[in-house]
Amino acid sequence: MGITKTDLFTQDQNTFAQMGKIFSHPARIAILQHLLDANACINSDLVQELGLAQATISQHLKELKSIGIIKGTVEGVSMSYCINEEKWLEIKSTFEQFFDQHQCCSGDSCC
Amino acid sequence: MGITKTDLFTQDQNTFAQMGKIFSHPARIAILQHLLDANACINSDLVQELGLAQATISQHLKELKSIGIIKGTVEGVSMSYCINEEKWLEIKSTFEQFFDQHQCCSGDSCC
DNA sequence: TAATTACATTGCAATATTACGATTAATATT
DNA sequence: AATATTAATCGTAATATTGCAATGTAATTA
Repeated sequence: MGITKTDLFTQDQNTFAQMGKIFSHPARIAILQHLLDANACINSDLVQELGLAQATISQHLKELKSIGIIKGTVEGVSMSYCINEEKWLEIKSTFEQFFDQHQCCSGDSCC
Repeated sequence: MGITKTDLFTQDQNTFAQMGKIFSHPARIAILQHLLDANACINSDLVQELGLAQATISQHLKELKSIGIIKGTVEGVSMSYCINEEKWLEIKSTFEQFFDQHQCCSGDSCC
């Protein structure tokens, strides 16, 4: 149905899925990498960088902001974007915890 | 359009997005966690565990298999699923590298 | 062989996502 | 004030995803 039955899953699972969505589209990854490369707040020239329309970029930025992984501040007539340190670390930590759930089974593969 | 303009992005970005998609739905997360908890190959009682229909689970399993994060082997009349160690570590490593791109800017937040 | 069990596949319906042109709102410049 | 610039939002189209009932398939058992 294209709808997710969130009620079937735990709060943690749904929250993690929200975070996962960040990384499920190359445009959002490209945006984040651009912000990382600059290692500063960028006055949004993202439309030039990626080949997408302004409206499309704006939409991806909105999603990233709504999850909190980036922040945007008004800079006169333009916008300034950067990584939200706190949230970044929270998301990083969530993924780390997930990946660490797997104990390497020391070679005894069962299938 | 619901279509991703993959040609605008690098191979790495598209690959990473594919991996991100794994974690963008709570059902897939729940499936992976179930396999992790068992720490073994599980004879798919996933349909009982999650409240989703058999066909739906099967579809999620197919996606996870196609990316390679899980393996499935025929076990008589039933199936045995488990984590694909190698791919798991590859994905883990890819995410780690991504997260480590961010140097903590020691408090001088710019926005 | 017939019935059963365990999944995979198919075919559909509903919702979500991606993308963009056009418009709007808000500030800056002249 | 009039105009330009920047980016958010709206409306729309196209494609993707999620979900399930029904069906198909292959191995198991009676």
